[in-house]
Amino acid sequence: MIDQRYDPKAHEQRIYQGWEAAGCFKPSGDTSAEAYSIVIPPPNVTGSLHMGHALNNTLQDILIRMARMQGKNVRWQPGMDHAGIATQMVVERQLAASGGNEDRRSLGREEFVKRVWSWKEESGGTILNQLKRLGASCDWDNERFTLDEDLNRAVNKVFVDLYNEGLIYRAKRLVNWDPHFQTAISNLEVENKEVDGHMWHFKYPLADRQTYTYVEKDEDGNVTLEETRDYISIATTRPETMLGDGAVAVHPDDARYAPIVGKLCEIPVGPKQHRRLIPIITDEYPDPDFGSGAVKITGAHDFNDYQVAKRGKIPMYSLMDEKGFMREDGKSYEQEAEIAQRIAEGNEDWDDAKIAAMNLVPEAYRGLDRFVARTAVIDDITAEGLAVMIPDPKHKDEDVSAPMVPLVENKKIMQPFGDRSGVVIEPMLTDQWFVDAETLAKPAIEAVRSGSTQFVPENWDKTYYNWMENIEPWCISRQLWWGHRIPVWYGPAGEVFCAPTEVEARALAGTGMSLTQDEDVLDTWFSSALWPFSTQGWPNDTDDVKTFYPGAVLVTGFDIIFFWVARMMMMGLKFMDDIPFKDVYIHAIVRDEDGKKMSKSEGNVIDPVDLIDGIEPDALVAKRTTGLRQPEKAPQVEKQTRKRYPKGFDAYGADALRFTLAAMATKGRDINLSVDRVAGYRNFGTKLWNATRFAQMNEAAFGAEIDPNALKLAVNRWIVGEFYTAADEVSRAIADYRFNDAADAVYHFIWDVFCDWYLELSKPLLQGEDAGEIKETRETLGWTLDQILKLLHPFMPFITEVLWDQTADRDGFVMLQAWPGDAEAWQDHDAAAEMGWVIKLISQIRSVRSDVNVPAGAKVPVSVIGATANTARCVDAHRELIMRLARLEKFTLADAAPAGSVKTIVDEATIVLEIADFIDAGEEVARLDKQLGKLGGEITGLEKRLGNEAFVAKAPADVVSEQRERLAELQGTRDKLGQAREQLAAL
RNA sequence: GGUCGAUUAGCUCAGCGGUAGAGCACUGCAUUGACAUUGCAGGGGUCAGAAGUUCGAUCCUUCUAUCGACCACCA
Repeated sequence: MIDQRYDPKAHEQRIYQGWEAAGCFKPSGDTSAEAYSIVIPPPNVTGSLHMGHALNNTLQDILIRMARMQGKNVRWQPGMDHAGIATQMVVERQLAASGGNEDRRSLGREEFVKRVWSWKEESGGTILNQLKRLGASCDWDNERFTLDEDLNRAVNKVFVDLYNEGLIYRAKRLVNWDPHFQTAISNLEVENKEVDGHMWHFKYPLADRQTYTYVEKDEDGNVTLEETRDYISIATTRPETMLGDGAVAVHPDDARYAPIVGKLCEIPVGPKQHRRLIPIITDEYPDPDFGSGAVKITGAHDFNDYQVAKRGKIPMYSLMDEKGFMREDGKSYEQEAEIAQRIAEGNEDWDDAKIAAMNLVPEAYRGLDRFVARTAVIDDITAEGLAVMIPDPKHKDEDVSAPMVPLVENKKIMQPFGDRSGVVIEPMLTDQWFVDAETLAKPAIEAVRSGSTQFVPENWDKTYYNWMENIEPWCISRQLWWGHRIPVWYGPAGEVFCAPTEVEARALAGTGMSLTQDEDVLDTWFSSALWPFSTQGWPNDTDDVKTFYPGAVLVTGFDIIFFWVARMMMMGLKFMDDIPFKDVYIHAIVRDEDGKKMSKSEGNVIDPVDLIDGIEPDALVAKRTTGLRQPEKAPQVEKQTRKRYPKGFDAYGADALRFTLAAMATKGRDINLSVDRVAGYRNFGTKLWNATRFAQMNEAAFGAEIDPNALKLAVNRWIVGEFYTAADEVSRAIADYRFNDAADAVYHFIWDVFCDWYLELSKPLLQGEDAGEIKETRETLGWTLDQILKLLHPFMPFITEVLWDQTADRDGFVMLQAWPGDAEAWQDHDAAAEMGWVIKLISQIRSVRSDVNVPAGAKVPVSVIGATANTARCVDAHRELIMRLARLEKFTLADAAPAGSVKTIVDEATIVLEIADFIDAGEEVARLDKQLGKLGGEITGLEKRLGNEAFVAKAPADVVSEQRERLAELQGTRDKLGQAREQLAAL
């Protein structure tokens, strides 16, 4: 006999180890079977399991476990991502925290990378153990790490091949630069956030104090402002970049500035005698209606300006070093400014290299942080009187005595931040490696258009197209140390040799040339993009590659469609000449119960492991109040946490968590995780556990084979049919990635059908006298529970395995049993109709009893009037059962009702409850009236519809006949109830 | 600005051209019978608003309102 209660803690880890030891997670190797593979989205080696992982991996495990039970040759490919920036950050922080004065640079590259590796060996991969706690049935024997040697070979081959095809190239471009990590990052790693910013307005004086008439007109062409000016007004949110201006641009149609286009103006910063003059040019980019309509062009520090500068051949001057400080190198400002001025005047030729080397930062600002420099520039310009002034807005409009103050607009501006570092990104002109993504994207777009790869839900394809069709070159080089080193070597004169290994690079270079390898590493996502085939042994032509590529499905969140999905599509099609997966299932993001994103810094995280193992309230509070972004909010977080989870979390177990996530995995974008639901599904596990105990107590024949056609009892034939209906629904739902429907179907079958009805209906049989009936029912009961354990297994692998193990002497794990949902559906419609009637009857009698408050212990006589032959047979066949479940004193057929009884209608028959003692005639009439009212409404609606000629003529015939039948049935019920009411009212 | 999505029971959410569903919460009854981590019964919804298509709209179309996500972005 199994224990009185199921304790997940006592079983889960033991069961998992049992599976692993028995090699259950390995592919079957059955080459005649269909292959089914999924690659795990490799979690960061630094990571720990959060609710998003729990959802993601639960869904994959459900798919994998079902496929495995279906006899497919299954591989769930596990592994981890080296996560370049994230991991380097962790180890750098450790160095900083260790108190010594060691840092990355003082250690040197080799030693630092060694430290990262040893950290990885020690504490990396926590998350994989957490995945095991969740029950993930990954093929651990084939675990991979994106920095593994063989994966590195794949990376190098891909790089070299793309380089040789011209699809990877090195170029000086404006890139997003992270001054904290001192590396370039791709535009996907930049987060644009709205922040409070300021816009300053400055006057750029015209060269030689020239003047012009500045005229503003309104929409009707009336002059609203006309004045003589010797300057052009410029607005900027980043005054420190003025030092690198190469021009001022106005729109070609902007009449205000037409008189001065082509003239020079002066940047009002720096030592007066050496200020630079820059040309006023025209370009389509400036919007005449925004600000002054004139834009300063700083090609080296702004992406829009970069485009204008390229179009207009405007020099681009880099102002900052890699840390985001104003440059200190190079010649004096005076010397550079002079050259720059000759260039601006067209008196000197220039080339990119010379321009890039020039330092146009005046000595006073050199070495300043860019934000400090900003303040200095503003102060200096304002002090000189070159800020645009307005009357102090604090004074009233007409107040002529109002002092003049500099115009500073406070406004929301979008600012780019590094998604890892959180610092403001600086566009910088640097040499980087790029992938020609546009070329690679074309087949990847086509693969989705043609349906070779399908997004589920399909509307995600729009997001995919949207990005892919406007894709920009992918910057893949990173100035980091942790990652795949770029397989490029340089000769002394800058000769480039791209080869998979240094040996091969030397062979290309010829003897005697000294080579140095490119210092940079590749974007982490470059190696992730190869994951579906690099993990299977590519570039070797292995059996695994042939068997497990392409995968069946990729399961992931929408947040990495661009980062990862799109890039796997591009690389897979390029190098494998085939899509990497047939379906892309995009699941929702898990949020807290209020729909807020779970975030450690907000203190609303629910750790999946805490739901599995349970956590005390104090520990939960402690966890949530550490690492808050605003530590002063700790009391508030504590209050909320204690209010919402006064008892912390029970140890619900992995099964309950998994089932919850599956049941909530609908097609929407968000899942608001509710702990109450986890508790509810834990109860579901308990319910199954107790049902199994009941079966054991009644000597259910677990492991029995049954032939449904040989079953004699309607109850047993009925439950077998119900099982197949449920199994079919579960199979179809999972195949369609409708995890919630699948979970609902199995839940409903087990609880509402099997436990609530079958177990109750089978009790009299199991505890009866007839040996044949007992045997058949014990077999059916055991068989059905066996099937239930299999059907539920992908959702709740642990409890089903425990029950499988403890109920019979089995010759294998439930996880390797044949999936029951593929069996040919067996149905007995007569038995279904018969039991359907019995269930309806019992429910109805119970309902009446409850409505009129018949004491639970009271047994009442009930008779059936107007039964058809079929119903009469049911009455006879199930009399004992019905009397027991509905608590009846007697249950007979009759011709007429005794006076003072209560009636209810089941199909064509009137059911008469002789409970006059318990009822008040007036109340009963009211009760019937209420029912009659409801019926009347429905009948009127149906009559109206059926009376509508257009409906009868145009609606499908089956709909019409269905509604006719329904109307007839309702009318019959109404008539019978009406009679009952009249009889009662007459008393 | 572009794209996608949401608005259904007190709460969290399914559903979807033809009788509105689940879980939790709520109400009444049941306590040593597999299970109170339970059972039985029940209350509760003009399916955001408006117009249209249709024999018929919660569902399709358009518009409006509110909320959200992603992408881009005006110096």
